[in-house]
Amino acid sequence: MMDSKIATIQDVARVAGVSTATVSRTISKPDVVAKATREAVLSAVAETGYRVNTTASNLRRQRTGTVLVLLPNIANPFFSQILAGLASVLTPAEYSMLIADTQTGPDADQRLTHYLTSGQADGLVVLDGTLSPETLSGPLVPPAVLVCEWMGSTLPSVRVENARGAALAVNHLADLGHRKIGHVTGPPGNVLTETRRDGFCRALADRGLPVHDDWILEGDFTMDSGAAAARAWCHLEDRPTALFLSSDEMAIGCMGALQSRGIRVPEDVSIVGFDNIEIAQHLSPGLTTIRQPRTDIGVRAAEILMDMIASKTKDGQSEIITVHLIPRGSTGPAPE
Amino acid sequence: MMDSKIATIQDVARVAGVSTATVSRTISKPDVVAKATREAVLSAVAETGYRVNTTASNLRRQRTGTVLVLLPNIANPFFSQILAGLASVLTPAEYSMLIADTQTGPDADQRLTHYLTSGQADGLVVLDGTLSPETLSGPLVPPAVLVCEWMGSTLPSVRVENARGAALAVNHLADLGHRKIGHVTGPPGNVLTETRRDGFCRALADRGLPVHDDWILEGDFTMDSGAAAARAWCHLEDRPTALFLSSDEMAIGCMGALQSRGIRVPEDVSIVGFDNIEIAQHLSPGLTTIRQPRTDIGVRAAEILMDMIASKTKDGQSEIITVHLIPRGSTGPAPE
DNA sequence: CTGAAAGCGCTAACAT
DNA sequence: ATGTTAGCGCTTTCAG
Repeated sequence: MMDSKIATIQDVARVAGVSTATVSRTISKPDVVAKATREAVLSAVAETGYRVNTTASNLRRQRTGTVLVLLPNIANPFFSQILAGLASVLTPAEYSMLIADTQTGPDADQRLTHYLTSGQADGLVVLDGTLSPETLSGPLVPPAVLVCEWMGSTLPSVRVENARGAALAVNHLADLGHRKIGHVTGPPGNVLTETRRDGFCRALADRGLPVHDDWILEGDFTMDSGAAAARAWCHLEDRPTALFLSSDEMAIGCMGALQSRGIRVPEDVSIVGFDNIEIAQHLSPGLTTIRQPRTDIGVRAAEILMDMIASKTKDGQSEIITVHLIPRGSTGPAPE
Repeated sequence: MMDSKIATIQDVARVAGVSTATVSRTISKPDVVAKATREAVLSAVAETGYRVNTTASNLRRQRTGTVLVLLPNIANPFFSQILAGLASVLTPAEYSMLIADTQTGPDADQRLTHYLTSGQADGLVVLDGTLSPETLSGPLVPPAVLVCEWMGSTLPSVRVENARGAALAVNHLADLGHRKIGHVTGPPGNVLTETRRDGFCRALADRGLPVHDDWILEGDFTMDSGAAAARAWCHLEDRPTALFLSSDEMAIGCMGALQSRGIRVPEDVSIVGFDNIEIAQHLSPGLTTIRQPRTDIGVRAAEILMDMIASKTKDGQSEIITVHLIPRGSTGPAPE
């Protein structure tokens, strides 16, 4: 009570008049100790204010109690909801999240390998689609779940129907009468970029619509690149009447830039994004987009990882998360 | 090489032909070992692929290597940049961030006390202005830095010029000729809410402008509450010609809702936000706002905390971060 | 059902 | 400058 030092298991054992082993058992498997002893121990715990020292427990149990989350950029709000989903599963399971930014700062690759091989984590959640899959092989790397598409990787993953999402966007626009549909991609080399673009092109073909290379503009998921795409669109001779952008952030940047130039959305051009970030519904007009349930994504990834850790395997299930079209005011009938 | 088990300090000692103590020294204070031994040890480290086991090191050194970050809601993108700033200092200092959501889930208060008293962290960064200061007193609570205003607390803090920011907004609007200026606040009880509202009222008084209770609307920092404020504004008999909202998110929600109703910004009403979140410049019109350098905030908080931990004190410096007005298209001359 | 004892891997006195 | 030694606080056989 008076002491400012935290109580140890020894203190509890002394107060309860039992051995430290019994205290430990009472806490981790209460049912194997006799009722009377258990009560004595629990009241000693309460009296001393004892809390297990996680560090010591982890050392003894040869685990770290940590899950490493690899993401490209902490400051990107896109990930925060996935993190919330992860946390909602990890925290109750007594794991803490160690968040590592894979892009910020120099020698990212080296830091990464350091993390992976340093035995700092019992498991891995990878949110960065640009990482090379080889990085994640090797005997010292803990069980990992990918939260992104990844060509040729057999690791368990939680993925989103990216191609189908793109097709939903195209079909929605085609249903509105658009025949000239453009696309703004993510950064080259990113798997999301590829799968969404492929889905886009295939859907166009399925609808018998032209795939026009000039109408496929390169972006990088940021608002700035969306604004740049808007400028590029203005300079096109033959302009598409609708644009599908590979992220809401780009769509917002694009829509803002268009509106600033007096181009009306959706009267002059229809806009579809991807993600359904919160702000999409608060813009004017509201942004038509493809909804990804980001919290669910985090939850499922964490659940799969917990299963893998519990069963001491590097293999786990994979899961595809369904996407939906959310129609709003930024899309309308094709002009003319 | 062949073994899938990670090497320990013993393995390195054996390979290098020295004691474990020497290996430990070579790694933590290289200058106290002889050059020859150091080289032998380092090559043994390379050969074995040794990495220090942080858990064991922490246990022995009676520290946790962890800084606990308390925030109201992980999913709120507002905090992600502060986190990035924190991480940029903490990671090189060999501390990892444990992020705890203080609002999500039940018994938040209890979980919090649990965290604080469980000795899980060497330091604390508090981003949640609604926490009760008493929670952070007590002998078992580690050194803490507050990143928010907090009445009557003497803990070290990194704060923003909230009152001055509000005054900047008011003066900007008054300079544009507005005499009827309204305000949308944050949630009641929040310190940001209070200080910004007070700054707002004082600035109005300083300019000889009326403080009209009907023109002070309650929000909660979310876009939804901004949209609600827009609806409330529409129902006012005597409408202010300008609104200062206590967060960009509210300003965005408000502006979107106004525009959807055909009300023009800034011709019919001028809008000023607070934060300068990234999207502010991509809206149409761009959002006039008060810039808070969020990454810097995180950096300074982490630096102060590292100092406190290093010098084993619970007292540290405090710092006020300067804010700036960023004028954009959402503000214009008063109508008439 | 409970206790004794042996470490997990590391660091920091203390010796030499 | 280096080695010896004693734990940090906990969990887990292994006996009883």
